[in-house]
Amino acid sequence: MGRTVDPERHAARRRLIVEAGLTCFAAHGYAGTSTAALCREAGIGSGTFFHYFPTKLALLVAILDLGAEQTREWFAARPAQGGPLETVHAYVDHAAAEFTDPRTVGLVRALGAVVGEPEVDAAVRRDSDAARDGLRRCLAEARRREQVRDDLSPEELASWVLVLVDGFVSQLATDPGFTVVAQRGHLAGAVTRLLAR
Amino acid sequence: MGRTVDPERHAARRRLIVEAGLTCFAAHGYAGTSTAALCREAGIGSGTFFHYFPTKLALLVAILDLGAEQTREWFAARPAQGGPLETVHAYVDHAAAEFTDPRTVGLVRALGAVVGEPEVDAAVRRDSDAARDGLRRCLAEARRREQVRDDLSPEELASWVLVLVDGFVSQLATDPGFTVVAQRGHLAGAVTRLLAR
Amino acid sequence: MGRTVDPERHAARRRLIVEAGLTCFAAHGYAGTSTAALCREAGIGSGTFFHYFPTKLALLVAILDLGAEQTREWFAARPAQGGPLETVHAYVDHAAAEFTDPRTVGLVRALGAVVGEPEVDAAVRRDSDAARDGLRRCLAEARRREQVRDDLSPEELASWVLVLVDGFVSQLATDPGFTVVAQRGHLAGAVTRLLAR
Amino acid sequence: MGRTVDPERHAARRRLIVEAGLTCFAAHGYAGTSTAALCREAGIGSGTFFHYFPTKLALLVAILDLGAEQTREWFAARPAQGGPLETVHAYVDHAAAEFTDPRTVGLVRALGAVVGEPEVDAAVRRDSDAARDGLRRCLAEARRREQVRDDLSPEELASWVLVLVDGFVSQLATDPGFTVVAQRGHLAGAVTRLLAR
DNA sequence: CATGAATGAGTCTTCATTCAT
DNA sequence: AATGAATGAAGACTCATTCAT
Repeated sequence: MGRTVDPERHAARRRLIVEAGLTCFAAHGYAGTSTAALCREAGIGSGTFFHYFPTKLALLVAILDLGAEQTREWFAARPAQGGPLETVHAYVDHAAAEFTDPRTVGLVRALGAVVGEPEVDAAVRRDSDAARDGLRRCLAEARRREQVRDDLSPEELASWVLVLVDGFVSQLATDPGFTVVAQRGHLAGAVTRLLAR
Repeated sequence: MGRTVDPERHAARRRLIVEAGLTCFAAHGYAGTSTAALCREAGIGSGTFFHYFPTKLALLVAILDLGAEQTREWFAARPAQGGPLETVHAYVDHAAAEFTDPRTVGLVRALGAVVGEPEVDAAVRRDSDAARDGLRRCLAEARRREQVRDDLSPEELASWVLVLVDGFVSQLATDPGFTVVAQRGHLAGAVTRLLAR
Repeated sequence: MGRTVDPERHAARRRLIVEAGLTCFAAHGYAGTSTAALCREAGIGSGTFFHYFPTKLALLVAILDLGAEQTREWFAARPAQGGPLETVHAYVDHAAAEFTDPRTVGLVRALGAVVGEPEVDAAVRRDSDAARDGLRRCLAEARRREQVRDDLSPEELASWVLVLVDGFVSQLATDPGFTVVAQRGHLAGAVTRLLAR
Repeated sequence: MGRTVDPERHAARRRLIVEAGLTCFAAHGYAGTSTAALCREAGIGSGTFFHYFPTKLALLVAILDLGAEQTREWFAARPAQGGPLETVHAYVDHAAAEFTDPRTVGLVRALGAVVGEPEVDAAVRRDSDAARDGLRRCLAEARRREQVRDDLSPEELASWVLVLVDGFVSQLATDPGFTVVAQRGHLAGAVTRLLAR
């Protein structure tokens, strides 16, 4: 009889917490963020938090999974008729654009705090797999069209594109003279040089 | 009752602790390593630890500073007559070789746990500065010799070399199909492509 | 919009919850049973639970009071013409039979978790008083008929019968070699020896 | 060099905590006793508590094991030349005497709160086994001397003696009119009646 | 009447650090 | 110098209970 479950409200609240988690983890790291701080940021009681996530760790996993899903969606939304190399470049630029949000950079660093947690390791894997999968598919097609070098497999090329993307974030985090706006353009060039036949 | 303040003994003991710290931090992260575990690994009492380092954080800083110093020494030991580009490649290969020690990769991840700590941020800065400085000097000379592209400043080129190096570690940490032995050779090629005029 | 306050439905629901409480408390103890688990077992929402009982403790009290009432009813239903000693033996056997239900034994243990709660202490008192009262009456009559020893008052004799009954449960709970089926018969003998003149 | 470990001091401190645990658990039950209350009673910091016991549960186990050990010691200290039946009676009286300390009664009840915890179940088992073992040995000898009934095995007789002892505590806890001083003497009589040929 | 989302006080436990020996 | 016992602040998480729907 009582129909108290509003799925929309539930989802909205959940998103609210995920958002707060992203903010806090990015700013102070995973270990540096107490559940109390998390709740303060989200404007909820501590009990409520654990109503939505069984564990502080589970929130981190949810954040990562959200990222993985968004990556998959991004690739899925790409028009099939576009050239594969264009998609690769578009993805790299899309990723660079995300790094404009300092939270993205912060989150990457925050992950270090939870090395070894199998649940997180798996989520990180899913995350990077999503990108590598999308890239691999494009690069396989590009190779068929002889648009990229063929001394490396599509899988390896995808990994190397990610080397650039990940290294890019890393520099953003450690080198104050290295900024997104100044270097974003060179990232495209670096990818071109890396893939050229 | 002669005081036996043996400076050598002191330094040796300190190194012992640094070594233990490197091992533990790499394996379980910074937050995941208790001082108790640290002392167990080093075979000392907890009181002794705080004789050598005022803080757990101070040990991490010491480890980072040791790395920075070794990087500076590495560049200093390079014969001046060698070609500058050779030095760049040698450094990159040297770095890749260090990644063979899983502790190096682990330590990089461990740093995420202490984002925001000014002391650590500064140490990380010193660390990456040491490498960037060494590389910048080489690349400035190489540019003078017109061996590298000139649309980027030596400082920027150095950063981009580090993009590759850091991205390389990152992939090692997340992509199980990406191994040092298999990809180390391609790293050299990637640097060449990146720097080519 | 007719109000459908069906008292039968209400009573049935209440019994359902009492039943669930008996099961849960016996299995996991009082403290070990969360209201959530209670509701799951009863198949109701948490809000509903507090419609029927103001407190988790109130449920325990209700369970105990139910037991006390059943004991009183048991004695009341005994035909007056039966010999008093027979009634004592019948009660003891009746109690032993109840111990066949592991929940009875479990509930006894569960009570320990709430030592000191005045409400529960009172309920436990009511419970044991019900049995002692019934027994005392029989034993007073039996004494009048000179069927039992007279160096102890009927009140004391009743208590001693309960010593046997309670000790019997206690052994069932701790001694794996002591089972209801094997020892139930000896319980009758023990009572006889205890009461004999 | 540093010899900071004073085993006596350690043992004394441990006993202090065990003592505090006995007091608190008996008064408010296991679940009703917070570690904070425990530390307050013992006059130590919370950290110190966990220096001596890894867990609140471990303290309970330690208390039980102490009881089991004392029981074993009690039987071991009995002169072999004494008659076995005398030992049985002496034990029963010894147990009754212990019930003079209200903490003993309280502790028994407190155990109910931890039903199902394997560690505690095992400790309770060890505790009751210690008594049953001691009694069984005496009763076996008594039976050989034809001083007790032979329709029950020594093992069973031991269990039945414990029925009386445990039931005795139970009454003390629930029946306000049933006191140690008044009934202790009758306990001996009950045992005699129970065991008589 | 029935529901379950929301709450926050309270729990056990960890751990960096101090200090007497 | 070296030790490890002692500390208590801080953390993650649980759960009985309330209340708007």
